[in-house]
Amino acid sequence: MHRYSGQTRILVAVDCIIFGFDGFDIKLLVIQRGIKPEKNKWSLMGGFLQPEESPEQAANRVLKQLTGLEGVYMEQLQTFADPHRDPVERTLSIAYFALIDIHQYEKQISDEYHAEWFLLKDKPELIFDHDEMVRIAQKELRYKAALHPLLFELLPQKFTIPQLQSLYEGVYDTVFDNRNFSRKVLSTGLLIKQKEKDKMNSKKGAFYYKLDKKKYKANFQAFLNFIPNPDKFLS
Amino acid sequence: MHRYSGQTRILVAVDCIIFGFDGFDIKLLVIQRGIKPEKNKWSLMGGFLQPEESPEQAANRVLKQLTGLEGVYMEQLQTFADPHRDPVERTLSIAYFALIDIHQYEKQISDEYHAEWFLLKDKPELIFDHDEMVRIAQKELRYKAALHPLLFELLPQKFTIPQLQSLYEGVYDTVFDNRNFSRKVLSTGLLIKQKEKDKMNSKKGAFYYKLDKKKYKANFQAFLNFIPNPDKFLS
DNA sequence: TCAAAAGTGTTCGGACTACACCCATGA
DNA sequence: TCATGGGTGTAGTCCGAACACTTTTGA
Repeated sequence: MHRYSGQTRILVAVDCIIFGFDGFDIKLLVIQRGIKPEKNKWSLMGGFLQPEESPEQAANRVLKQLTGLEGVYMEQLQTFADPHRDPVERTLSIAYFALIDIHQYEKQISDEYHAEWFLLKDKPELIFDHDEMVRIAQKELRYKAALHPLLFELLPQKFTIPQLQSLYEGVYDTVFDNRNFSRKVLSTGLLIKQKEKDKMNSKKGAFYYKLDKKKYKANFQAFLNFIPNPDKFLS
Repeated sequence: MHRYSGQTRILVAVDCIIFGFDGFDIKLLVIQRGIKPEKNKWSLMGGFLQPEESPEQAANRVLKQLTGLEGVYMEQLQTFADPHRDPVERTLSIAYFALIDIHQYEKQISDEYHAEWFLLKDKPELIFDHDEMVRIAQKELRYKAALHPLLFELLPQKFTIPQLQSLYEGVYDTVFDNRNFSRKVLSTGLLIKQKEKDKMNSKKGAFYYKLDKKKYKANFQAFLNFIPNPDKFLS
């Protein structure tokens, strides 16, 4: 086999920043690390890149191991490759961030990894540079969700507009005017109104909506404006 | 030395997508590859990641080797890691894109790498997945420049508003209304008017401007709106 | 004097914000 | 009947797009 000579090869991993939404707050899924070093400390779910595997495949494999879910929204965030980020041996990590409907996950409990959801704001300290990964992922989430209809990935099939608003308010840690919010969302034409109402959260009840998948895909790249004054939240 | 056992290590490279602007068109700097395979074919400038080097350092080293320039705008684009992207041996590439003032470069001619600027629209075919890298970098450039005052990195210290407009028109391959464009740019407050005019390109002459570096840094993350109807160009 | 590019003024329409107000319903 | 959250209506403001028009100057 031909090889490039005289060069150092490096261990490569993927790590997943997994966000979920429980109807009230944004949460992060982390595990208790099973291997040394830092055994039993909190960590992102990850794994080593295998010889015949693309990093996307690796990230999906890792996500499926932990949650049982496939076909989840996921994108490459950034590669972290500081020479000393892992004390055992130089390891490069390609970080991915994933958005999942937390209720889907709950059906698939696998306790093998001692996984736990934490409120994003009081997550434990993570090993290595995983805290930085989460920080950058959160920033990217805010950035992208301000422009693209990304956050629907975190909701169940049927959801109400007040739920959607809570989600946005969680991501941006603020409150929006509910009257303007619902109009703005509906004006995108991405939502299909259902006949039933959710009566859990109010007496009047709020109509359920479903996402119009076709329009969603077609318009995903379009610039929307879900949040007022994006400058305020993204700088 | 401790190591993670039973895992494969992979060769890691960085590749730089280097954009420049000559006053009329957007250009890409590529080299004629000096090593096998694909010797003498066109390629992005790149290099292997060294043992004690971060990928940012590697990208800056590679850029300096080729252009002699330091302190250039550069950001991590994406990591390409398909198992078969390099036929010799599995090689992961962390791609960076850089924006340089092409006239700065011309002062620093180093012919060691057989480098050449090509118009972006008629660049030669590149080796491996470098064409895809360029395509993604171009998309990212369009995306980011629509929101942030990025393209100033491509201009010399003193420039005119019509020059700036040509640059934007090159990036988006379109034409803008010059009257609205200049007002929009000036309204950002990022430009400082100079006393001299550029008389090369018109009889009346256009005033030179300099970038207000402080405001530029402070406002970089702010959402601006340099181009009308961004939807049209970014989907 | 005329052509050509730079730049200013003006108008129009649409989008966004703020907020008054109405609706539906369980307790 | 009243408190609570869901949702519609509307007025004011701002901003971007379009485009008529003025300015400057070399040929």
